[in-house]
Amino acid sequence: MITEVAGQYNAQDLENRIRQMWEEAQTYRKVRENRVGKRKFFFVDGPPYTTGRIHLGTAWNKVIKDSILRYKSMNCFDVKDRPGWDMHGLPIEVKVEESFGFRSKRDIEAYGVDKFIQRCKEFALRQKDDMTAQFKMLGAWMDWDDPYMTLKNEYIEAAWWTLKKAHEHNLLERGLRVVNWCPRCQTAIADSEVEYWDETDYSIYVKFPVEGEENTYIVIWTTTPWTIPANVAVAVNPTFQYSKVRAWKDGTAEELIIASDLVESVLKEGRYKDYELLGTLSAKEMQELKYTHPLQDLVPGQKSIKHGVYAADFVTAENTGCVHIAPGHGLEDYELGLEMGLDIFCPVGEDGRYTADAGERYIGKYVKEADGDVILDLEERSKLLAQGRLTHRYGHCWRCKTPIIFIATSQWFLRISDLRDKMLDEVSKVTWYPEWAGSARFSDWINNARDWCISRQRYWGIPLPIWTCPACGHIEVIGTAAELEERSGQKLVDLHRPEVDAVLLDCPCGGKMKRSPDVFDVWFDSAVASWATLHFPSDEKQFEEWWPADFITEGHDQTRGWFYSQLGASMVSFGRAPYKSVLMHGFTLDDQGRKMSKSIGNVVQPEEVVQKYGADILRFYVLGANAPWEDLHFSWDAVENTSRMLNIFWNAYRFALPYMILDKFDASKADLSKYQSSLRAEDRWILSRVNSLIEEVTRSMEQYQLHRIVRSISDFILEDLSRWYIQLIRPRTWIEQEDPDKLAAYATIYEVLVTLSKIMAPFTPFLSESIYQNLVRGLDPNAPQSVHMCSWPGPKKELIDKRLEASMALVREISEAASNARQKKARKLRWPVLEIVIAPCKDDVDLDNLEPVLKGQTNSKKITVLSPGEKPKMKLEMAPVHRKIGPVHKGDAKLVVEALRIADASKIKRQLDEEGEAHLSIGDKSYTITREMVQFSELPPENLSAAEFSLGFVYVDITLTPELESEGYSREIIRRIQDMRKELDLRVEDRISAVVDIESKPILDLAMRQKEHIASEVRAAKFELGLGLELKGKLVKDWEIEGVCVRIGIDLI
RNA sequence: GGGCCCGUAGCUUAGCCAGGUUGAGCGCACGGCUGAUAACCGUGAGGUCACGCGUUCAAAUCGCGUCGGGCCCA
Repeated sequence: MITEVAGQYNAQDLENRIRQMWEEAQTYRKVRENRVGKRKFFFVDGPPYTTGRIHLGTAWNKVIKDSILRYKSMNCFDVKDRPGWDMHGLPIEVKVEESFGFRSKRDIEAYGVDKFIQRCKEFALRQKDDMTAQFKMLGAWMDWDDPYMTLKNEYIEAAWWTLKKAHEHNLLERGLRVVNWCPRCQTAIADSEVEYWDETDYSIYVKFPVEGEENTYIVIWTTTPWTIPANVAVAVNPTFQYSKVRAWKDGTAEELIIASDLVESVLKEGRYKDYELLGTLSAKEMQELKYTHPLQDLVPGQKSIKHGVYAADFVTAENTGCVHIAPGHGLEDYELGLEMGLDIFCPVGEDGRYTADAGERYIGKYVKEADGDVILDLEERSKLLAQGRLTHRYGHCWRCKTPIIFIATSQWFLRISDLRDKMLDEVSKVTWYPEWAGSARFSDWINNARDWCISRQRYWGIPLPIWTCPACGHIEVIGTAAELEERSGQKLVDLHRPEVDAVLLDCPCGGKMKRSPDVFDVWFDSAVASWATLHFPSDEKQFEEWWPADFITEGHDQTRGWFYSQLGASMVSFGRAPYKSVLMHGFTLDDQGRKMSKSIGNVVQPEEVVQKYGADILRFYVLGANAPWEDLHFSWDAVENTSRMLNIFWNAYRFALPYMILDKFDASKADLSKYQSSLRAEDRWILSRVNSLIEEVTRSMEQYQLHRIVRSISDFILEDLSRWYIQLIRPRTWIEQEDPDKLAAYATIYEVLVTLSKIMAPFTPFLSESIYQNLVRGLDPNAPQSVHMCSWPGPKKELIDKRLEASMALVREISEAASNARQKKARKLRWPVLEIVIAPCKDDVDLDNLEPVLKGQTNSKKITVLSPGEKPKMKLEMAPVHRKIGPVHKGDAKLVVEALRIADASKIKRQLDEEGEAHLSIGDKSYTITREMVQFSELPPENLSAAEFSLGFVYVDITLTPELESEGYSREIIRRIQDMRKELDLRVEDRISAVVDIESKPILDLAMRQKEHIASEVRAAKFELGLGLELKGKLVKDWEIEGVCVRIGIDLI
């Protein structure tokens, strides 16, 4: 049984009901089981970090995933859809630290690492549960009962196994490197964890005294005075020329060495009054210089260092052209240092404070606060040439926002820079949506790939499974828990710190190997997701069956993140990309394109949208707002629009239900094949359109052009279904007998709605399910239990008729033009017109059996299609051209003009055409009229109103006849009675009695001709029409129709 | 400094890959429709398709450059 539905589309109620139904019937599980053994579609979920709240971007991300998975499932794929959770790492440590008011690692150690880990774990698990509920609310169907979690032993093993592989392939390396260092978190952080924003720093010019030359200095520039104590060299560009100048300031002179092109600007910075050029030095000559450190007396570590000048390509023609090199504090500095064999001097500890190597003056000072001291000390020693402030982009720890520093520390690296070419090759084999995400953006990132620092000096993470022997330096990487148990004889319940720290292994040399105390960079966790999610390495069978992933999709920030980390990890362990296709999507921004942030107060919670509008509306909105790979500018207005659109769909769905129920529409009547001979052209048209729609949606879906899908579906619903087809079939639904014409319309709209419920199922799963349950399951209890178990509908090609679609498009255009023309002459659509004339300019108008439709929609008695170029009979207008008449007829010009005004234009034209001139007689005089004295124009006659359409013009003949007027008045009366029925809240099938009193006799006579028609249209069993009638009934109203008072009384019988 | 993306009506955008009359929605004004009705439709006003140069019979679309915005990198 089909049942009637609520008046308004109430998404919340509907979604709650459907959610409950799915829950009770275990629908999700059944849908997936339904496809077991079919073609495999391995999707890997990029694990969201367990922050506790999903934001709009996360919601969008999961909606995209869910829509695609539902689509694949309908297309008979056995879908792997394990969701994931990224649960380790600094963000959670920072949150837990905050909750206890901890300020440093020392606080954590004092509290107890075991308890701290426990808190982190509890925190992550709680957040995961909260977020799961939010994802479910969006209708995201994934395996929520069995997600992969990075904190599970099994997952940790996947990371261990991968590192062991890297070690076996000789890609794991320990080394002193300059890394991004967060002094607060006291750990190395990855390039991808550095957040840049503007910061104002010192900008100083320092003079380094040249050895063996009196009062001579190399001038360098830096924004980090605190790195001066660690200076070991100066770099110059091998292609630059340098100058030695004598410069005067405050009555004294000194000799300065600066890149030639920059002398003027540097001296200006230093406020020198004057200077003279002493000579130039080539880069080669520069490299022969030695200098002494400007703070040599303060920094004892500097005593043993030889300071020289070296060539480096990275030196640019900015500032002084001489670059201060501190290999302990800069990436390029370090690399230069390595190349040139310089000391890697780093007098700064992990806490960001100077060590004893920096000397008494600086020891214990936090480097970012020591800038002032360094400047002061330089000034005291007359080594400061100038100082100022500079605003520039500076890196910060992405979690605690502390400015990062560069320090040289000992870390573990994956040597993936060696794999660069292979990675590029793999990237080109992956299918990217859009194409440039891979070929341009990602490839560019990989081209700049450096070795991956995977070690972090923290607690809450996957422990590095690297054991080293303090005695002989032997290294062993453990791949699984079982292997660890075998090697150590200890079985660990939990593989996290601190338990694992206590495990010692025997070294072949007889010593005891200890675990390297670091944990993994959290990016490494998710990097192994594609095999960890398959329970690899413990379950190799699943890996064989599923890996690599068919599809992943994430935001464009993941270019440097998960797309990359997965590729890196997969390259070291399997030598290939772990995914076959990638859809890169955008960011969610506010309606002005700004990032959503708490400080601006423009954050929109997905829950807020769901509560106001419903999950389907949020889903349909985010999918359709723009192309997936572009940033989404969230707009409440646009959500409102989406809501309105789906409400129209709801109304369209609801429209036919009462009639169908009334007519006991059942499975036997739903069979379209029975009505082949009764289908009208418009039925065949909408069936063609809906099948074309299937084609469009399928084609867009195969390219993940999600926005086009939403557009196609919306257009179909609004334009084809609601604004057109339903309008066309309304009269047929009012027929009261078992009429094949009516049943054909029912069967057609049924077919259309059921098809829509299927093709919308991936995108608006709740609404689709609800319609499907009513229309399909309501008639056939043996139909698949859920719309999501149905197969994706293939287009029925035999129903697609492009000619018919084109003709209907034309009919719509002509109807619009006709109503435009009516409006020009103020003739309402309710009033029929005699004729509509279609006059195409060039192309034939092919109405393809749609003339009745056009007649009905334009409310006209006759349709005439002219052949191209042909015009309806036009009225010729003629205007006198004064400046041509005047010179010829002089004093009589006025008379001539007047005569032309009343003359017969067509007669004049004929004379002109035939004889080249015309003659006008006024009184007894004759005047000659030449062609240039008049201007002709063709106008439609008074009774025709014209409007343009794409192929030409449409003319509406608005001549009134008594027949037309009679129909017009009757329709006016019908509409008002219908309005009153509505007011009394009557049901469609209710019968009424009606009395209509019309105060004007002529109009009454006109209406009288249609008495029977009016009575039947308004279902009046008793109907009186007259003048001076007594009005009775439950509802009596006075109306005014075309200036005439009409009083109507109706009552339910 | 480099890479990628974006720039179309007051706002949000479609069209761009595949060159051939820039199309919608919101808002505004006027009109219409009415058994889907707290809905809907039509018409109007509003576009140097960021700018410049080039390719072409033809450029919003392709190429080069400039400017502005975003993301990422250095």
